[in-house]
Amino acid sequence: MAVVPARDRILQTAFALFYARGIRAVGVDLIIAESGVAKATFYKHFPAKDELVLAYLDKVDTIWSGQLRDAARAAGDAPGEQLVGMFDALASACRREGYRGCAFINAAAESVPGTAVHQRTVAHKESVRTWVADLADQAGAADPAGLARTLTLLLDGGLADGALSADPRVAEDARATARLLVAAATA
Amino acid sequence: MAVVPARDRILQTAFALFYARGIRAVGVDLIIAESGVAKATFYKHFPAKDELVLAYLDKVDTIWSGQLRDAARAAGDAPGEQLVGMFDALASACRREGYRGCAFINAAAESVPGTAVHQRTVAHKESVRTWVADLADQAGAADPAGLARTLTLLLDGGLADGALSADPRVAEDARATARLLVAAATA
DNA sequence: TTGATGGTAGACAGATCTGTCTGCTAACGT
DNA sequence: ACGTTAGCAGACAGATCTGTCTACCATCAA
Repeated sequence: MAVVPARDRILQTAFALFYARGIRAVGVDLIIAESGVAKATFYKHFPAKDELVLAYLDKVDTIWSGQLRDAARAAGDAPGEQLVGMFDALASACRREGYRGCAFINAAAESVPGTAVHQRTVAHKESVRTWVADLADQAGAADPAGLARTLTLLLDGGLADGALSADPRVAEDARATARLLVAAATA
Repeated sequence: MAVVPARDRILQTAFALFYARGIRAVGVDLIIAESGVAKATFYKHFPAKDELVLAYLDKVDTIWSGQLRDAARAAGDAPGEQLVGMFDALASACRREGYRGCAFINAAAESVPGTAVHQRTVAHKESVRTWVADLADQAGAADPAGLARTLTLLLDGGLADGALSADPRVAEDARATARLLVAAATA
């Protein structure tokens, strides 16, 4: 057995390639070659490409949700501050070399509504929004769900625009607007 | 010659299929079959698929920019009102049957940075932002470029989230936030 | 020792995709 | 009358993509 199990190597390779080039643009043959795995091994772990895509999205969800929570926590204990602080994760993401937008929005762009991949995207966005709504509630917002909708709207806009513009002020704008909204909603 | 020229039929068919299913997911054979055109005719007008994709993006740009301007104008003569009014185009778009997000963001998700398709997306977003900045300037904003960045951020967030959530309040939230921002920036 | 487990290597089938090429037809302008 | 232009129909080549299958190898536990 290799130092790192075949399944992990496949998923790691797929993670990098899917994000960098898009899901449909990357064939399983390439993933197999890059991860140095046999074809039979690949299909043993992922009976169909779609299952690998789903595993990829799960991995992204774990990572991104973690970064969001870390950034929020780093802003202090006050829920209102955390709502603003999570936008630091956006700024970090956009600064990253090879940043190419939100993996979920990208995946949704490549899939038809109703498919498992598309549904996974919707579920991810909803889970983030639920977490934000919880924070908004703790912050004493008059309409936590509404504030959460608006803040995630801002977050997704930053995620999308960050890929289309090299301007780092985009993330700053999103953060500043978030601060304004949080202040207005918890006044 | 048919009632509607072959080139128009091809472009019209591509427009519907590319938007509904994604660019890579639609093969030229399908477009040829659906538009009832001969293969040679297709390649005469569009020597490569990428050129059709570019023509598709140009068509989307014309339509969407027009809707944005129409919505802005419908809000009255005051530039500040127009900045808020353009978000009505977002609400209309999200309500439309078969809405699947921003064609440009989707196209960018399927293309690698640096390619012609990706550059066209960046150019579109920039042209919209420039138009918004002009309006912001007329509205007497202290920082027109900054306000334009934030408003387009909001617009793109609404475009992206509208495809991932059936909630019509998303567009309303974007509009309300825009009103808040415009008021704050032109105070 | 033997059998289960997890892996490698790579041929193969069948579908699909882009792009080329040949031939035929009909309308239009000069 | 005739050449040009626009179009239709469809075979074909060559690449690529997903997924299956056979054969072989190494490790480890019972």
